[in-house]
Amino acid sequence: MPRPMTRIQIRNSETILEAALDVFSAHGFRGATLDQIAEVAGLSKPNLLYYFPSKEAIHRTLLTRLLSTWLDPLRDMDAAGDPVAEVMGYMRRKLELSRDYPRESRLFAIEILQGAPRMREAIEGELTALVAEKAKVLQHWMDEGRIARLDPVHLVFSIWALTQHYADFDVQVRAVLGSGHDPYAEAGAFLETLYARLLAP
Amino acid sequence: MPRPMTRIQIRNSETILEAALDVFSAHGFRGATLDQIAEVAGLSKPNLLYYFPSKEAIHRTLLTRLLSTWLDPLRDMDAAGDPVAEVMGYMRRKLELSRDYPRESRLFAIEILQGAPRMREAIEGELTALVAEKAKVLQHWMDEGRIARLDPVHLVFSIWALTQHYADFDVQVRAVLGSGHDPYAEAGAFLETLYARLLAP
DNA sequence: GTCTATACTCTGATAGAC
DNA sequence: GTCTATCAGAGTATAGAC
Repeated sequence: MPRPMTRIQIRNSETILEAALDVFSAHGFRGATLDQIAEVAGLSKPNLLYYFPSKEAIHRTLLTRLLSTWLDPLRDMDAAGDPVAEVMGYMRRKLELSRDYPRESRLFAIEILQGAPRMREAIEGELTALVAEKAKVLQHWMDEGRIARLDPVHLVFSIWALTQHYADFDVQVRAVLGSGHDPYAEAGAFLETLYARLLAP
Repeated sequence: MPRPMTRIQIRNSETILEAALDVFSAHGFRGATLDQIAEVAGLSKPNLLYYFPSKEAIHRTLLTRLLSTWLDPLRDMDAAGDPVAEVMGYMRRKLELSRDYPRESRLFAIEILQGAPRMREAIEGELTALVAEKAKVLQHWMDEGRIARLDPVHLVFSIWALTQHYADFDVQVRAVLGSGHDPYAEAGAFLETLYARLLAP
């Protein structure tokens, strides 16, 4: 990654990252080509490599930015808040992320599916630590009898799985639902019911 | 796909498909190379192309085989059986598929994630039709008051999401759980509880 | 800073000997 | 049926003009 100084440099870097997100999330790292990214960005291929030293550097920059956005809603789950409302709120924010940032969700999914070759440290470090911290909070709520007793880590997994499914498997979801449906609205209602029943002490 | 005749032809075709499953599920279609597949299969690259006309043909053969295996458990959900037991049984068999065939799960996931370029017809035809059929069965059970009233299609989505997560995001699941865990055993217990609470009328 | 032209590597597929 | 050798095309990255 370069050190963007001027306005133009910042703007071009952002344009490249935006285009790269489009292409990487649709075709994976190997499936994406610099030609495609350059075309979407409206820049020449060598110009891309003026702003970033390599294809890999562009990809790595996207993943790094992504992770913090991805973990923010979990970070916001407040030990001092109402337990059911906090878990519900987390689920809701995570579903909104899937709805509003489906490309980011798919980029992340492809990376993990392929064994996280460019994210292992972040997964094993930052993400694992945050889940461990929040699992303690959940366990505490369960011990107080304020939410149902469940495996707290798998409870977090369930929220990830159920919300990300709508972004990652979007093609399948829309095919099965047919036209005239709003997948995310329906998912929201379904998941509210699911977690209301699951979490009740 | 060729028409295997002799024993050797059949055996070699199977060896190639087995190796291809390994490589495609780990790196995606574009990320996989014939060199890698040939090495895993213990055959030469031209020999691969003697048995299959192209890289794409190998991939397509894998996807075609996969889909029917993948849909079998849902097909087995019996309208005449006990509703809760049938849904639970479907969830359980789907989780077993994730545990026993994680490579197939990832192959399928990568394909859908990238917009199902080689599976669209199957998704829009066979899969959509089967879900529609089974959604009617679920709706009927709900109308009879034998399971809780929920959106039947999203109920199916939830089973897919929650079970496939353990195969597709295996790296992340194991990193977060740490060593000394059996992800599928824990998932089984968690999902039994989840669906018991969710389905109770 | 941005472009044209190009070097170099990888990869899918084919030719042809055995 | 299987191998060695090789072609043709795509793709990342660089050189060098402007």
